[in-house]
Amino acid sequence: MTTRWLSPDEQRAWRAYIAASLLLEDTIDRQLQQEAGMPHLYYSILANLSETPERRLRMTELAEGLKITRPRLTYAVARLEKDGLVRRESCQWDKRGSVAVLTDEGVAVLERAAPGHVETVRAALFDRLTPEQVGQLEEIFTSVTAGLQGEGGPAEEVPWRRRSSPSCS
Amino acid sequence: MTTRWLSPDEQRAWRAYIAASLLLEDTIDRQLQQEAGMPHLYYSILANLSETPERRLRMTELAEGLKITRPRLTYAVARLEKDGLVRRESCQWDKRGSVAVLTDEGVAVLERAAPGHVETVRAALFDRLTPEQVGQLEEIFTSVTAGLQGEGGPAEEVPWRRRSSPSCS
DNA sequence: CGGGCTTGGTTCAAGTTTGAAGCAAACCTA
DNA sequence: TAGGTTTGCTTCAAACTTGAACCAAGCCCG
Repeated sequence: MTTRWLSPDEQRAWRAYIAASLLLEDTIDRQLQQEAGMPHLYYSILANLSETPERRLRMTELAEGLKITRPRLTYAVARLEKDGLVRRESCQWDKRGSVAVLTDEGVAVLERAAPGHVETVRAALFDRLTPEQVGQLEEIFTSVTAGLQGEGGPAEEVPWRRRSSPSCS
Repeated sequence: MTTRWLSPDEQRAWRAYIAASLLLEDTIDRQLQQEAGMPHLYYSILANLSETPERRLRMTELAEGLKITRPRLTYAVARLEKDGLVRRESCQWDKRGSVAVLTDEGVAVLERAAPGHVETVRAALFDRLTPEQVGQLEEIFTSVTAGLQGEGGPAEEVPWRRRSSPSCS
């Protein structure tokens, strides 16, 4: 079958997206590197942890939530642990497992970094969009995410989350 | 001044965007790595070169077009040169300058890789979007790009391009 | 129980990216 | 036209990412 090339409209959209996403990640990484000494991904790890009730998450669950590979997460958490922002505990119920826990210092760093980060995201993105465009953005990328991993299989259960006992330490 | 946090709508849009862009780049990188032995950026370098009349571009111009830093480009071109897909020539009119030239083999590799790449982009993105969404995508990200670099200053002139003489070799 | 398979996570080597220097050619400007 | 600044690009070390092993703990099934 002959290739279905991109239409001119699609070309333009694709190029606009590629260019902007590179610039955007660059901008955000640089800002966070400056003000928090870590790249965007590492900030996101802290942020994700901070949103759970116990500020802890299984490594795999964290990796899935962030859409990154496990080796990448292992490396990142090792660094954050060295900096004292995250602690690693092994999971009681599954001795293979390990759990990343946000430390108090991690919370502090996150809270210090958050305003600047949000400001950057606003300045680079949301301040330039109409409310309709915000909706469009969400729709488009939600659909893309669904396509790219929805096919891979739905979310599965995560052992420790179903306990409400104090910890997996 | 107190931080203007993201609204729930903005939160959702932002997260959708982050997740999807990670998955998308991952998908595309993996596909190109498999079928062409190079990541997306390297493919884009070849593609950019192939679109110029002489299949050549000054390093700086290439870096600006791709929205990447110069060291990054230097490294990437070095690799492509080692693989024989790109050749480096020094610019006659500006002895500091160097010019990346797409080789015939580079063209061949690019043409072999293009169909699979386009198919991946389609499957991951455009096949999931309505025509209106394609337009929205372009508008949103064109505006973001403008915001992130338009402020930095407009495009400047590039010496060799203004010549129509056969080469800068 | 006792093998095999799967799962959760880490480790390792190779490749890539980053930011700060470094270097040489061009461009002032007096 | 000499001296200082800018520009174009590369180099370097440190940080990060990738994919392929690897290892141990759970799981399955007889």
